Amino acid sequence: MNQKAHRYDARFANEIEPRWQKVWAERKTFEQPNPGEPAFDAGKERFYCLDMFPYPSAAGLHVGHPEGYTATDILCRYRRMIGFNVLHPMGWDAFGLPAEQYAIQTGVHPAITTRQAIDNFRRQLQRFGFSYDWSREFGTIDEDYYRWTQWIFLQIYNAWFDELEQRARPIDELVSELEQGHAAIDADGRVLRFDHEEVRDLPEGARMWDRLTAEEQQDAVDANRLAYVGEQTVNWCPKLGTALANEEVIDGRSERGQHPVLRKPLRQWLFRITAYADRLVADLDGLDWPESTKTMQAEWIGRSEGAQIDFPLVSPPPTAPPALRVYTTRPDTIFGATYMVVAPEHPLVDVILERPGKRTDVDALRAYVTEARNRSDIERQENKEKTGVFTGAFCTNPATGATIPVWVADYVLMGYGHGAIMAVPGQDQRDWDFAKAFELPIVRTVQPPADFDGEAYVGEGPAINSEFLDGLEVDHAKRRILDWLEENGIGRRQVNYRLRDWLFSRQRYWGEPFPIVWDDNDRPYAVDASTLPVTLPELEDYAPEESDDPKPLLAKAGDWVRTTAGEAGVAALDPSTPVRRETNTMPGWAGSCWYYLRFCDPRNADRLIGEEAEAYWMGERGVDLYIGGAEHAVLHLLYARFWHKVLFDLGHVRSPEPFRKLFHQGMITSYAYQRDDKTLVPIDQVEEKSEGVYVETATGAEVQRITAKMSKSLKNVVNPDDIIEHYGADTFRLYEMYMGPLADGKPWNTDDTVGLYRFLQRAWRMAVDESTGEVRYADAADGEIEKKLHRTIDKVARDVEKLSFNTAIAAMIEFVNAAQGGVTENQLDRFTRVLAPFAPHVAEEIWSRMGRTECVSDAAWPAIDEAMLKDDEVEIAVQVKGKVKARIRVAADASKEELEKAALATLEGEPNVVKVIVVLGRLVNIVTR
RNA sequence: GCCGGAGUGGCGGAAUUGGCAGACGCGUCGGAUUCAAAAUCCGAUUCCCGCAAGGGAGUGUGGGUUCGAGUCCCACCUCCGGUACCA
Repeated sequence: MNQKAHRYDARFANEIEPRWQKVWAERKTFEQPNPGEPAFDAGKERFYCLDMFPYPSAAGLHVGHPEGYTATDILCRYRRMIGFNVLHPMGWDAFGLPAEQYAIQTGVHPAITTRQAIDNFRRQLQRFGFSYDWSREFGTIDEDYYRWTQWIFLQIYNAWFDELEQRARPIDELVSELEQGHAAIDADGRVLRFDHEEVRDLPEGARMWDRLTAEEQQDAVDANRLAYVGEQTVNWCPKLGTALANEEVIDGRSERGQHPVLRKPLRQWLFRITAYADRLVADLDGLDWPESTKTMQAEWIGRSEGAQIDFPLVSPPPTAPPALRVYTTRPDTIFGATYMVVAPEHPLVDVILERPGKRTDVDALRAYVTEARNRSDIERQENKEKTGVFTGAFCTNPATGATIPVWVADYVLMGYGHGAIMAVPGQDQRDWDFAKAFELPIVRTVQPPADFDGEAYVGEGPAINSEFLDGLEVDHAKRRILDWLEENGIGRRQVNYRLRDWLFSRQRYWGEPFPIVWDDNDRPYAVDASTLPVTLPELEDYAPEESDDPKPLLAKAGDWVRTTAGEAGVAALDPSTPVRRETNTMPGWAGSCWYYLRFCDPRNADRLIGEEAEAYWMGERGVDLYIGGAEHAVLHLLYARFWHKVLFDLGHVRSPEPFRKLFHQGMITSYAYQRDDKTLVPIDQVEEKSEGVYVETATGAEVQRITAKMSKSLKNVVNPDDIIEHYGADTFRLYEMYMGPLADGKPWNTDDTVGLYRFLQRAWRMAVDESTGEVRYADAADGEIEKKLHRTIDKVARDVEKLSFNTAIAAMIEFVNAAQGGVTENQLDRFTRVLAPFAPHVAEEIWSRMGRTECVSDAAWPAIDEAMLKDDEVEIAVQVKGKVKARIRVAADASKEELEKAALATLEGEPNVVKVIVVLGRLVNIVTR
């Protein structure tokens, strides 16, 4: 008995793992000093490796979290061993809707539930033995942190975008540009920058600074800030009680909670992200990001080149502009524009309703636009039948001179272009469908190929029915008509984007308050940066009212809202001036837009990031490696790039992009069971009747095994705590990395974890005598084992750099399988270092039993001897017409002639050899007739 | 519909990028150990025919390039992710 008292098992793993975690914490093994601090080693290269920080929920970690975190942990531990300064931080993305909703459900304040969730997440993450520098930990809800989130908001608020220089500049510089006459304010209130000091033709409605009243000057400045208040049709979610950004609405439903979303005009805080559209697209080029993500961002921004064209209105009412302005990417088809369409929200509609034309059916028009404006996005998507009403108005087609009708239809969206189109049914399928439904004329202006039997033709071809364009190919025709439009003052070239300005205010409680107050004239004032943070007030009742009208929850905090300029810290006003605080809060994205900067210098009380820390850790290229899920491809990753670019323009960071290299780990799915009608059966209601045959326990009906996202309803969620209890964290880490390529989606299969557990048992047994617990060494090194060890070290190092952890682990398994007879002390020393990044706890335990006093986590990566990677003799294949017929052993450096001779010698009889192909060190292929 | 990505044993996946398909792990089968079981260890395991030696087929389907194709080209099928009246 007691013969195998020192085996590696779950109990043992659960004993040593917390013990080593404590040692690392006590020795501050993974605390990375900053430049300027005494312990900092300036001679080492930096490696800033960032995980997407988690949103701590009450449910705790799921198995998807540790996937990316284990990957970065292995890479960081490896990079430390080869001599990098490694910045590998962790924190909490803790403001946002889900925490507030959970708090409403439980009746406990979100500050309390969020802190509990953070504590639980920290406990779970630490149990994995991740090498985070926990001294840099923070949460976005910490006052020390969101103070700077508010500070950055003020930076954006106090900036404008100079179109001429294509960059953000401080707002003071706008005022001086205007004062010096280098800019004017156009009819829409936007800045008009001049590329010459001399002002030539001021466009209609534009005015110079000195022609504006003081109030108009103030309005003009406010209207040009990068953060501004605007009236916009927004996505309003009654269930969540807040407006949402475009990016947060998926198929007409809220990204969080899948509640229906309506369109509603609201006054909201917006970020002028559209000003950066060009740079956000162009700078994707230099990034080492997955192509799919770059494509998604580029498509989301949706740059298109076309023209804006004015179609004069026929006898317009005096309150209407003289022409209807449209955007088109196909100006070459203008001769085929047989009617116009405006969106239901288009201002012309209201003008017409006030002063209807002779042909206007006022009741029908009013009924249509009222219904269309109230229709939810979901309803819009469900019914794509073309509907619309004739407005009674007419335009002149400036190319043909023809009078054409103006319709209103909901297939034209107010939010894109000018909310109006010229309809060319011959070359646009949507216009074709509409023209067919309402019997409008169709004129083709591009000649389709002879065999074309479709409806609208969108391909290449010569122009027809287009006067001076006839015969020109599409590209040429476009250039020609654009020149004509510009010469005649009818239209001009225009670049358009699908991207809209970012709606930044939420009517929720659990978020950063805006550092803004309003005076009695409803004019906004910034809170002085020195008085930040504007802290979130306590609120007794933060439950939302389900409502069609936005009521920011903070409005309930009356004493907090009503204050004075002096108390609020607004230096621009007399201290006694009564003001109201902004009651909207920032969206959950705010905190994650810049957390990677704060990790570089998390305790800096004077700046959001110290200059020295910023220069070293971020430098000119930004974060070296960022790993996280692909679900953030256009949300967080676009917003963070935008904030970063503003900070870059204003001189706070020196890298134009925040994340040089990005990698998405694949989703871990789980098995699920499906009935013949495709409905899913919870996993605990299914049993395996025979091999590969699964039946529903209750009915005995056969079900199919499929893979699906883990979800509570399918009862196929795997809890990491259970796996650790059963096998230990080292086994868990190895299993997740061994499942398959990091980037791929992979099904979780708990049965497979035992393979990695056995690997650790064998590795342990290779090193330790299981009856005594002492390390054991072979007396002399076996030549083959030594060779294999060199190859293993080499392979693991290469694979880790490629993030190919599954093959790295396979190589270690092969080594341990081959070395069950035992290894020398020196060999064990090297193997333990190789194992350490993957299974750090068991590696430390072996290391310490070898008598080492330092941590293996602090050891250097073992060196290899290149000569040991080569074989003296290799086996090569002999093929006849591509089929392997024999294998021969030859010297590794055998010449082409030697190989050919040896290969031909294996052939029997008298083959008719036509040709022999020799691939050195690999194979010989003999071609016979 | 459009844009990405992927289809390899019973399962998860390897394959130095055009050079011996199936590394490694799970499972299964056989054996050892055990009073027995668990655990562990050893061996076998792509499929088909065959007692065997051996033979044949084989990387979603069909075609092509090549001495040679999982890998390259063309057409198609299926699955996953994204997106959708963006003029």
